[in-house]
Amino acid sequence: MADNSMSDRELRRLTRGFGALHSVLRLRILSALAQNESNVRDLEAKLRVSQPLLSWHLTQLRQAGFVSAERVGREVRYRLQPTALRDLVGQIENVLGFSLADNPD
Amino acid sequence: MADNSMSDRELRRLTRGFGALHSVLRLRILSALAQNESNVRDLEAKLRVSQPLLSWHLTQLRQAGFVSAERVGREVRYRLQPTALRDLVGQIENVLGFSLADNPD
DNA sequence: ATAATTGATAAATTTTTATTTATGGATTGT
DNA sequence: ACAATCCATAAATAAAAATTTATCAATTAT
Repeated sequence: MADNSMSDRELRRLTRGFGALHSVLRLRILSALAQNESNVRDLEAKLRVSQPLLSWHLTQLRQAGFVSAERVGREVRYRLQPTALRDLVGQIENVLGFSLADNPD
Repeated sequence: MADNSMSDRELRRLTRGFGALHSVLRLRILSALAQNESNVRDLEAKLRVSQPLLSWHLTQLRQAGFVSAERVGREVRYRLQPTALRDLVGQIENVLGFSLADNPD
């Protein structure tokens, strides 16, 4: 029997992950970045929201690990980090104590 | 190429799902329910939080579809709905446009 | 050096979500 | 019917997150 107990700190971290996905705009950002990495202006044009708002949400996503930011010249390229999303699924499975892939019901 | 565009309404629904997991207490509840279905008093004793607070969070979880509630006599049995969690993973994959299971990187 | 571009941050405000406390509704046991 | 148990809901408050507006920092181009 696997140990499925998680510390408060681990749970907090996990909730931050889910919290980062608790936003239509952030899901849109992830969707856009899933198609191609972009800088903030690209996203601004594509998603029609203000630049500071985008920066704010990008910061949230970055802190949760779902995107990475790399400075290239004067722009900052944002890139999706699928591994963080996979990890999130793995961690919720830990909380539950079973794999979501199994038990088709 | 699969259609990975989602309506605003679908995205909203998805964010509500993630929002429901954006709480340490709610993850604890899910963890408890993953072990065995329970009524509110069971959870109250196990998680050491007030009954109204539990009811509130259970309502959130129920609205997100992660738990079901069935009245049995004077108690209400709460049960985990793993399918809803699986669906959530499926939907985020839809947003991204690829499967998290594939692409180990 | 100056101007233009790109993006972050700060402050103020609004909106959403969580928590407490109090109360009421439903069901069972006597 | 009455008391006890189990749970939801409502109202008030507190806390957290999102949004806007304004400003500043870093990089590049002239």
